[in-house]
Amino acid sequence: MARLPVYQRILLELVRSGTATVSSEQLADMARVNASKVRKDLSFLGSFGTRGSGYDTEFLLSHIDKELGLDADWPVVFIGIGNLGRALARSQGFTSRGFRVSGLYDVATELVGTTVGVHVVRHLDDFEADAAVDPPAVGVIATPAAAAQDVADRLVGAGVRSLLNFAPRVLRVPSHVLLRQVDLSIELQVLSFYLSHRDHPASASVSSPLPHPVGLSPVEPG
Amino acid sequence: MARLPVYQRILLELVRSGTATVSSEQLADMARVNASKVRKDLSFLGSFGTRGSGYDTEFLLSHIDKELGLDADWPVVFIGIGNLGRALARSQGFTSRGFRVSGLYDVATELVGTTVGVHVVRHLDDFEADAAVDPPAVGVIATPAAAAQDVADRLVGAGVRSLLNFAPRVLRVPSHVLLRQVDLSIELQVLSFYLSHRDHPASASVSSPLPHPVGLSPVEPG
DNA sequence: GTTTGTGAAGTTATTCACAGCG
DNA sequence: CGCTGTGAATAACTTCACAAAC
Repeated sequence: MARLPVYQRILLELVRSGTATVSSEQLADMARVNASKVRKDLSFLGSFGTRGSGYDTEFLLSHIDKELGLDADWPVVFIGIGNLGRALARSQGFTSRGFRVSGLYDVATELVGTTVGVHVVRHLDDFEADAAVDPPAVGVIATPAAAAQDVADRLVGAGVRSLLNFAPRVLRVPSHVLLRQVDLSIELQVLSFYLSHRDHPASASVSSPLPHPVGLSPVEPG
Repeated sequence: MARLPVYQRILLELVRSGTATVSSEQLADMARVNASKVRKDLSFLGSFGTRGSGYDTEFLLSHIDKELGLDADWPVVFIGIGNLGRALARSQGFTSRGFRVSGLYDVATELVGTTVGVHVVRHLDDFEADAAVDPPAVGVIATPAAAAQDVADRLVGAGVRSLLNFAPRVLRVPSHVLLRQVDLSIELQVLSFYLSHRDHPASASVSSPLPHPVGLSPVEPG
């Protein structure tokens, strides 16, 4: 269920702001979807609502967290501590709720030894030894494209079974390894599609009612 | 059509590697989808394939580019030149194929005047004057969450009609403004979902065949 | 009265399967 | 022959609408 993370974020904000209950309609507004959809989605997890008053935010959040596996504690290593890697490793979304930074690695000698948040950047050559002591579950690759496949091979070799690849290159991994390729510029291309069908000189007369391109609605992380 | 950017990326790589034609099955493999889906998707754009041999990569790419609006030249401003903003502004995906960096802005005096790629970071206070000269079409917000709404208001006030928000806060904008909220940690949560249904101690016996979580398959930008 | 949970209806997307073109 | 393009069949998803629960 691809909308679960969205509900999770919204509920997290509601819990933090002290809201005790929320109706499907309120949740739907915040997630920018239909209220029935929210109810169908949530009924998939079980009957957690109270008719007449809505859902208990804290109770519902804990169940979504469990469903998403955010009640676990997966060690995550970050490879490639450039601008993007640093941004990811420091972001609350990547360092809380189910995940724990277990190591930051790079090959640039001027980066090795520096600190990012509370963590010290180590040389990639130390990775295998570190992994033997504290085996990482997830590897986040934010290296240049040319290095990504080698890094992926080393991660897989060290037993990492899940990869998140931000480098703009398609990776080959064994079938038992979970891989998600992430391309930040896809968002811009989607925007471009709507832009061109709305503002483009060549299509100024397009009258088809395009749906409003509303993406995920993240809420404030801690 | 949400898969168009994926095909675009794959075709871009194929064209660069000198591949002249590609069959729907090859494309499907690379995009990790079904071959009929590729054909249906592409037939939506018109009849660009040649029966018996496949699609001309260059010809097809140019048509997808046109459909996505990547043949236009939208000026993009980046607000918030921290780690993420810098990573985005430097990435090929954000600075080519339909987009042009028209300005980088921040409020940190130690950042103002520094260069990112070929561009100089300017103070946010200069934005309105700059925008009057070269009106930006798209604004990319990569500020801290607390600043995001103010920045969005200023961008909209200056006539920007499309926003891409990477700050973890839901923005309110007038209905004529296109807004996409992007949350980088959603990818990790999706991974977490699969992780927990595969590796989690509590569900080690789950036998339902989860689909392999393969995301977008970006290819090397120039 | 309010709001959930859910069958039924409606809609959209995916896959099949094959005629028709190169 | 190989491969596209596409109607028909299938499946997935979304919305409606309302009975049951609080």
